[in-house]
Amino acid sequence: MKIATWNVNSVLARLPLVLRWLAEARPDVLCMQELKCTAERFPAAEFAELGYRSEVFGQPTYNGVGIVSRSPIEDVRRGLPDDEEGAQARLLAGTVEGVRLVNVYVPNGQSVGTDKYRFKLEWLRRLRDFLDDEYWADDEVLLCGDFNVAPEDRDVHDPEHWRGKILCSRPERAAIETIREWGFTDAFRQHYKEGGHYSWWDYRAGSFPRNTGLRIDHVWVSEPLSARSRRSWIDKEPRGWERPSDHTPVVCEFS
DNA sequence: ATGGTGGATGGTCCA
Repeated sequence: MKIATWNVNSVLARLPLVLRWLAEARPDVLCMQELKCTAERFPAAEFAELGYRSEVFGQPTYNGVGIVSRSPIEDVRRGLPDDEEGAQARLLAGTVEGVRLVNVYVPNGQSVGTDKYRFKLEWLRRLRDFLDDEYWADDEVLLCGDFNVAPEDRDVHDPEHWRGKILCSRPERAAIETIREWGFTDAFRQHYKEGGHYSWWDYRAGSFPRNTGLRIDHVWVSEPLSARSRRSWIDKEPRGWERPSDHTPVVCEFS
């Protein structure tokens, strides 16, 4: 079973690239973030043509998360249980072949000390509560998505430049570590120990050709799934295609 | 120094 996560930065603007990547990579499941469209406008028919059914938690203009899968997606849940009416669409959970998928678009946080930053930390706290209340770490649980946090210095091209900044600050790393302590293993880090592997490169300042990126997109797995994890990698290719997302897919294969 | 680029939108907001 091959599962991928990709912040597509508008599924409508990125549709040709996403379909091309699906046709080439053929994952069983793709979790997407930043759809930037409503469920009504989601191009489900185009995914269906490639053999993928879809579930969407949409929102106009911002956010939005979706799962496309070749097998049925069961027990779908949209949002955190304590979300208020009209809350930002940032979490979509579903079960595929017995694996509980939790697809998240963690708030970016804008910059340290802002209201958006506090919202990010609070959102991560609520995510941990949700995991505690609804799931067991000895089940097959997979948390993936755009975490908007580079967990360690080896996930950052220039740790001194990024020290204390958004995506790398100590409170963000502590919050994400609290999520990990629920019972997750970073599937990518099971297979790669060294730095220099990134999943996001800013559109500005030629970040991609210079490889000045961050590893902020993750696939985290509970112990039973970790035992089945055979390979994991970041597919940099779509970041180099015409009109790319600023993120690229992270993939994990299970036996 | 508060840029630089890109998406949705139709003013700016968000990343």
